[in-house]
Amino acid sequence: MSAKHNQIANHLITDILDGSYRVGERLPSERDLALRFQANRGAVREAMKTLQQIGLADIQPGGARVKQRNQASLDVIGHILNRGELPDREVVDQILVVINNLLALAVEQAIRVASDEEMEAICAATRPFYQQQLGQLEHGLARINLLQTAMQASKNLPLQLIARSLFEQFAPNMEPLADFVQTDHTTYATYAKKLEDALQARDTDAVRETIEAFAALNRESLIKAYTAAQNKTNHSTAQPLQETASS
Amino acid sequence: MSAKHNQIANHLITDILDGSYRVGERLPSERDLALRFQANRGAVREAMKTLQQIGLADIQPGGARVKQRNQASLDVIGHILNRGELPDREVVDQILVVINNLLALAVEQAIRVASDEEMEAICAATRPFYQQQLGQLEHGLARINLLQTAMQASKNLPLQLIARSLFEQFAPNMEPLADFVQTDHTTYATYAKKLEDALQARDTDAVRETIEAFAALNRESLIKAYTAAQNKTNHSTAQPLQETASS
DNA sequence: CTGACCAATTTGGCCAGACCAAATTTGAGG
DNA sequence: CCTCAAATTTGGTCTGGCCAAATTGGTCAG
Repeated sequence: MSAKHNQIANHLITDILDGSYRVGERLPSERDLALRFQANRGAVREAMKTLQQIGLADIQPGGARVKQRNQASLDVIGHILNRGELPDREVVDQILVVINNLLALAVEQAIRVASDEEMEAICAATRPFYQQQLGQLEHGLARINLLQTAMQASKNLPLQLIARSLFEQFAPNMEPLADFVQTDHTTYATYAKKLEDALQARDTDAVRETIEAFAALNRESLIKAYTAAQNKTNHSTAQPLQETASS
Repeated sequence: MSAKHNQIANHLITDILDGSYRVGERLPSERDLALRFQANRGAVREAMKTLQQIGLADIQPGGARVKQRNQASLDVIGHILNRGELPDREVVDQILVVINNLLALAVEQAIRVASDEEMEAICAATRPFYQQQLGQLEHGLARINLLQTAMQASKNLPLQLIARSLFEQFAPNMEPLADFVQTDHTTYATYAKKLEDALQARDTDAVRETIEAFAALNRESLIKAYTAAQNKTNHSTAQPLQETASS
């Protein structure tokens, strides 16, 4: 489906992430890779460029070397999440922490610099949570909308870019968990109302508090989703531990 | 100096950032660009790939189109800062806001998950500020060290990646301002001590407060540096207004 | 005149083979 | 064992070409 250089790049990325090439080690030469993937050197070359810009490889005349994961670009996150049937629980948790913090910062900045109309837009984005009866899907969309509105109102370009990059790598990889997420809409509604009040009062501390409450809520539902999903996959793929015998 | 495809990429990037190509517009074809830059299509191709991964262009069979700046990758920041004699004041300010927030989050997370040794490492990173008489350069290095130590102790991979990417694009572009920065070491020392106390008490709120104090301090010295630098450049390069007739 | 449809052209994706300069490896000489 | 130069490897670039997808422009029916 995808372009050939992307296939090659993805293959190499997963290889590196899986540890097939140790850090500091030299990657095979472009010519060797071209042979292995039955591709032209140009295609391999583009794949290597992808690796370089993701920050997984340092590529110089003489050879390309594998870099440490924690000195890569933010764009590795998507690939890290992409491995395995389910995304890495720990990394997902860490991402949620960061996103929530970024949201808090965005709102904080919005309170400082946004116009009344823009603040009203954020408030409007909180209302669906307690004014309407949202389905699971709409609830998710409403959360995304709140995030984006806040980011836009913050007028902080780096913040917008970070949030966007992070989210775009995060969201698609959460698909496998989507069916198992059970959000507590009632509690969510309560917090949403609190958030709107805090926003209208332009009370930074209250906002931060409320958003942290959201974070706790999200984290909780995430944990539940993980255990549910793991039970499911254990049933179907016969994973090591098989405690639950009920169908 | 740099590789040819990098030259081409940089040229195109600045063109796009300067608005030579409007958003949504089609970029010249690879063949045309190869002709214009007197380069091979392969080199242009790699440059285009850079644009794509920076998020400035959406490239498909049929043509490459310019994307909006705020839906680019975090990696544009460096290029945005790179234009002009001095980096854009507003963006720099925004970056400082974000970095400070990330630092606060890192420390907060460290308090939650880091071992005693790692917490001690952060504390140790605060001590040079009030135990030693630091020069301008050492002071900067100490700040970097504090940031990195906190990031490492947070054990939050996405956070580390963001901070790293942001900082690596930020730092080199602040060179033109370096000579004009006059940090208030005394006040810095006071806050550093406060920070260490808060760290040792594992008091999240106090930590956040102190780091915000740091932020205010940094912001202040930045504003001063800008006015100083702007005066300097006005003198030397004969900008539009030529009030000073001396020397 | 409008809109749908179809062919010609443009454009990106990929390929083959080649040369150069820098880095690495190798080997000879101290 | 160390040093340093030659040989090899490797990335960077080039020429020229073919293919498939997207765009474009013209045509024709309504």
